[in-house]
Amino acid sequence: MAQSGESDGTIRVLIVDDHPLFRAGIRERLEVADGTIVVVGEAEDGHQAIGLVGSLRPDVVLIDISMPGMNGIEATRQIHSDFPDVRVIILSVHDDDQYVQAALDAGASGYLLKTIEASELRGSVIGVAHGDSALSPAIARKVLTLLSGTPTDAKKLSERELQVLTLAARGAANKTIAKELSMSTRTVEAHMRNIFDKLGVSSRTEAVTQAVRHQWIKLSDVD
Amino acid sequence: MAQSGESDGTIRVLIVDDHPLFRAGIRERLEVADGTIVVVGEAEDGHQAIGLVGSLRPDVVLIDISMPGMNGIEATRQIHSDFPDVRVIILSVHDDDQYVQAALDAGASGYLLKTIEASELRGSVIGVAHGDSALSPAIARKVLTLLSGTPTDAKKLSERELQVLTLAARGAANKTIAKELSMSTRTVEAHMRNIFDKLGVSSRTEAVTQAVRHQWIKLSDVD
DNA sequence: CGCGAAATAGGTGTTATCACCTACCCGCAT
DNA sequence: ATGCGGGTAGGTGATAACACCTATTTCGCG
Repeated sequence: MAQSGESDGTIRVLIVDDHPLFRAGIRERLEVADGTIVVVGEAEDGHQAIGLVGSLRPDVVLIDISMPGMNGIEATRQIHSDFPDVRVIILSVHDDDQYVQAALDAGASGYLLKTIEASELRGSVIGVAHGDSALSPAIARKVLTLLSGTPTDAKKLSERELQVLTLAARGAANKTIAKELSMSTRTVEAHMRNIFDKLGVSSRTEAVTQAVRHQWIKLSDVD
Repeated sequence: MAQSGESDGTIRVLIVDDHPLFRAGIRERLEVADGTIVVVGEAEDGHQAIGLVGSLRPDVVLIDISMPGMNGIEATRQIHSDFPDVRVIILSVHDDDQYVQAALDAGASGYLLKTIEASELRGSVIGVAHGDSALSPAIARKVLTLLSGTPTDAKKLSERELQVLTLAARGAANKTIAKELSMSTRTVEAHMRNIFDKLGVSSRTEAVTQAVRHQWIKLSDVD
């Protein structure tokens, strides 16, 4: 199971975060004397990350959730789909259920809070490179809860957001949704943005397919 | 079942077609001496049609399939959904399976070819206003075929179109789809347009939901 | 009583999507 | 052999969608 750079003992890491200072901080804390971990690159958004994963073939990708453009969860999904042997660890400030769920669904091997200690981070990276999973303690508890018959899905989206998403699923444009629900198009856009974030997607089409597949919305009167 | 203008014997008709000359021709052939049929309005696209149906409340809407903007099938779907007691007759030059299927799914009470005789057209309008259905002979045959275990769904979309739609359902943008399938974004757009026409929808979101619900595409590897 | 979450909405851009065209190539059927 | 559907692709323009901001109100929760 060690077919990439890991075979010679070094673990190749790609850091993805939109804050240069944060990337530098992580890099410093990872690259300690023994040379076990090598940071082979940095990316500042999801698109760049996917490109670099292709060219650099890191063993582990450390990625933030909230980034401009393509968010970390969506990027994780694509990395996991395009390069199944590349492990992804989410580095997040959020410990919300929905993010954890979405991140793990997207194929992440780890979900660490940014409050993690440097030594623990190194341990997690090494562990994940060898096939383990890494979860911050607070996250681990949530995951267990999620596994034991989770009603998280229902609470994921607010009532208003579900109404918006339902209409969107019928093909309604934001303008139409706005008229239907008596709100401005800007509010519809805001709801859509929040829905995207919660579901870990980056387009209305993705949001709608997820909703349809998980039956969060009633399609009964669509045809 | 006669709660609108029909109660006094006259049938109120709305004509929807993007060709003014065609509308005039239909109007002339409908409004004969006895005054049974009254053309209460004309619209030149789907959006206008929906608006006029709301304000004029016709008994019957005669609508063309191919129109700029919202096509006739999509307009039919919305009219049927918003005003269930308004009957819609599709007037089309196409006798393709997919259009017939989509039109009837959308809630049309009739599907007539534009080659129809004036007297038959009048008879169909009157019949539909009283609750009958109206199909051109060539169409009636197709409908019967469709009803007897139809494999139309599978044949609806071409192989290439299904590939495009599958990727679209995963939230891929046209640009992404283009790269994935090694074609230009213009070709992707062309495929999307054709898909919209065949399904009788007018946005990628609608196309995708239909595909997901009818399971035309494999979502298995989405999550 | 402040604090966060949800709902509302405006400002300002950049992209993506979609409509309507034309055009060429291919294979298949009339 | 001529047409026709499918796949390909370019031009042009309008509109929708989306990113990133800020800001207000309401409401429940420590």
